[in-house]
Amino acid sequence: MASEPSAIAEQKAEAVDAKPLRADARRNRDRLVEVAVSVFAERGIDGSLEEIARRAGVGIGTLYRHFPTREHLVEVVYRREVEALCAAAGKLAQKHPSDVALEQWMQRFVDYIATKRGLATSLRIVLTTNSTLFSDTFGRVSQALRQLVEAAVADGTIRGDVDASDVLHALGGIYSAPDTPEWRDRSRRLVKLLMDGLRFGAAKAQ
Amino acid sequence: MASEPSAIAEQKAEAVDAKPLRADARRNRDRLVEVAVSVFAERGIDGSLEEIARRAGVGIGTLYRHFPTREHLVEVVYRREVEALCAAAGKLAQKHPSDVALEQWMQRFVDYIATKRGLATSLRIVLTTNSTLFSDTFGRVSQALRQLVEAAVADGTIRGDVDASDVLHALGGIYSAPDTPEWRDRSRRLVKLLMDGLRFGAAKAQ
DNA sequence: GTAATAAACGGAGGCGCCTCCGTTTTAGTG
DNA sequence: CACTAAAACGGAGGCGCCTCCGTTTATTAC
Repeated sequence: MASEPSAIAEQKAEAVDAKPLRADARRNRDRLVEVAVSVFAERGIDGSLEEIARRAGVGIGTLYRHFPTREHLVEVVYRREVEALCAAAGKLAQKHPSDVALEQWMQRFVDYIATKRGLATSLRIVLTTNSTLFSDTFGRVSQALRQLVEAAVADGTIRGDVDASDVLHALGGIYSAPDTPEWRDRSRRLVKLLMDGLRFGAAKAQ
Repeated sequence: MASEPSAIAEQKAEAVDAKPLRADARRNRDRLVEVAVSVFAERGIDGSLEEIARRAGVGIGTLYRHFPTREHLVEVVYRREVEALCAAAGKLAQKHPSDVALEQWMQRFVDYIATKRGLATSLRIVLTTNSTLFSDTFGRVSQALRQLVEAAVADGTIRGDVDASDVLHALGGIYSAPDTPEWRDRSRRLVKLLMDGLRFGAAKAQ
């Protein structure tokens, strides 16, 4: 246990129930996910898998060995993004006053949803087919939000008569709103408006 | 009304808002739909469009001209089947006592749903994307059922304290039940059970 | 180091999707 | 009929999907 090489620390989230990959396999797999993130971002969820393999510098066979179906790959990419979004909550909380952290996180939430619009149809299929994925996501996002809301309530920067689910409910409108050109601006304004409401209550109480 | 060639009677439902097709075009289109019914039945909703064109004896280009996307073709086939299902209600009502007609129609409904199982995922996409299709279908099926139920209630072969939506609700379980091997038998028994319940009430009242 | 073996690689090949456009057929018109 | 314009046809071609299997590479044992 003494002199373990530091690489070990990096991947532990995935270490569940899977035997360790050979070095080249792990490298390629990571590479593929990395590239898939960009390709899906650029071309949408229907982006070509062959392009992903090409850009990652591996054969198409390798891609398919790691991710037997498109959905597998999509799921991994998706989970990764949700992960990043949730991890951002902790970091924002450290660097900013709690109300600002909440606001910035919600703005980031908007950005995140933005990348998902348009893909909605295909993504919905994946989410309906794989309901574990859906509930996992929902749970993680809720938890990140709860953390921020509770901190802000605790130190009085936002009003105390709301909880995380109220805020999540309010954000629901962002997700379900139609996909117009103004969507993004409208959503950013909605977040500000929501924050004003949350802060107002706090000011009043003080 | 006198000496019309009988072919005329067949296609009128589609005559809305579309200019008449050239003879060859109409022939090919009909052919394609015909073949698509079998191919979708045999291979599922993901059956090859090229096979459909091939079997219909037309080029793939012709198929795409008539049905720009797979969904278009699926929709036409689907509507046609719903149509047939609903039309069966009238015919059964003429040939059988009203309670028997109802029962037989419900069994046919089971058969119909059976062909849709497994395709569920792809079909659900089409139905979600095209909500008009969904509500049209729902409306037509409900109406067919209502016709049968009301007739049976009217002549006392089933109890009078239920209406079509109660029965439809009961049939809902058939649609949403998981896709096990026993599904079909279970569903047929469910229909019988339901009919017993409906008849029992009538007997009691008499 | 070398050998052996299991793991991983990668791309050819077969199939389906869909578009594009040169060729054929139909429906009018004189 | 003959002619013409519009409509319809059809399939080649380019691309993506996915599988299969001969080749390469990492790891383990000596």
